[in-house]
Amino acid sequence: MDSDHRPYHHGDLRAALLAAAEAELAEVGVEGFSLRKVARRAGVSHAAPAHHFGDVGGLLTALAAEGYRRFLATQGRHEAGAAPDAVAQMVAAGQGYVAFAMERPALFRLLFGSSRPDYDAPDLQAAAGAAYGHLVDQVTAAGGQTMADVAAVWAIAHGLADLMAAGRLKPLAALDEVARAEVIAQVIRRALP
Amino acid sequence: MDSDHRPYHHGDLRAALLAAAEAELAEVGVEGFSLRKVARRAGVSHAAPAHHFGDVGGLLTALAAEGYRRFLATQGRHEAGAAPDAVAQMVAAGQGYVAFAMERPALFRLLFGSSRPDYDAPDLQAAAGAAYGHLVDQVTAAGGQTMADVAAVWAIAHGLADLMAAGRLKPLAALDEVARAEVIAQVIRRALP
DNA sequence: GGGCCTATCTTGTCACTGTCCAGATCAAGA
DNA sequence: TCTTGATCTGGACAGTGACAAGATAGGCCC
Repeated sequence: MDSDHRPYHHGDLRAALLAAAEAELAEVGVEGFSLRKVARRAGVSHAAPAHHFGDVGGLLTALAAEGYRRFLATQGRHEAGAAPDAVAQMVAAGQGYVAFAMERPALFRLLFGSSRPDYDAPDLQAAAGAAYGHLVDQVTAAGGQTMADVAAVWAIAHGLADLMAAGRLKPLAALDEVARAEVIAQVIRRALP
Repeated sequence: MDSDHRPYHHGDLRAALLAAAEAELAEVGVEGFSLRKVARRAGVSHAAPAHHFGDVGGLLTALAAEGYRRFLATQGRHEAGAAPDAVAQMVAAGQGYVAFAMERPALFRLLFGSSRPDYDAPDLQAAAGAAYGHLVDQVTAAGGQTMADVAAVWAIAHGLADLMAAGRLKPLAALDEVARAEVIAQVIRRALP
């Protein structure tokens, strides 16, 4: 048996494909995403992904579900480092929202700006729903009552995040991390009257 | 000469292709966009667009530049129907921002959520720059002074627009037009402290 | 008017992509 | 051991974007 023998069966190809897909997505974005390139990156034949994900949409759907879980985890990390009062927690979540978009712009666009994932898939629906539910909880805890309150907070956080991911808002991106966090906090606090 | 004679030369193929591209974009979105389908829709061979636009990116770049001009025109229409004071003008522009995204979600995504147009192209750069300049002018006229003020107004308008174009914010979409306009106005006014 | 010149458009081709299919390989239980 | 089912490969097909070569026609100079 030669040493560079690659076994016919991979072992955990599903996870390997997801990792390869995420790396590929970060490099070329949703619009340049290619199933065959992901397969090549994972060292596997072009038809291998089909058995685990069905088609491209299935792979992107699984990637998006994982992305929403990480999105929520990023918010959680920011909340853990903030003061315990409800407003500070909401502001921290918003900062996490924006930070996620800046760290992983391509993944952010898959989550919020692409129609390729299938949002009827239960896994993705649950993950996205959890993210939305967390937002509503925090706004209400911080004193928000009306639909306009939820919309305002979400719109500010999402608007900042999307503009940053798109590379607009250059002046804000040019600030160092703490100054930027302060501006973001200041802006988010305006969302509630 | 038979009556269904289609001349070899089109006359104004460039405009016809742009119109076909816009219709195609509205139907299938940026991610399903195909140059050959656009050519078929315009009744022309698959390689005809190349001479006018170079490649797909060129066509989408021209479409985006035209889109930014319309984006600004939509804002202008809303401003014309509003009170003349600076805050009302700014609010009206924000309402136009959101209205544009709701009326033409696919075009909106081409403008703000796609990397396929070439933003180094002078035409597109000028059109997008005009839109950004108009925003800054209005915020400063309405009393905004800091970068945070510009960011806040832009983020709120853009966040609302992007979430509406994505079909999120269902409760806001469910309102009738005047109620929705009032909520949007109320939210935008929060952007300035 | 006649003849070229250039822009415009078509046809044919190539590499690449997503999807489907038949077959090869392997793990595990009867 | 044999068989069953899951996993993976290789080949095929239609569709796509880009390129090249040729057909067509409008315009300009003589």
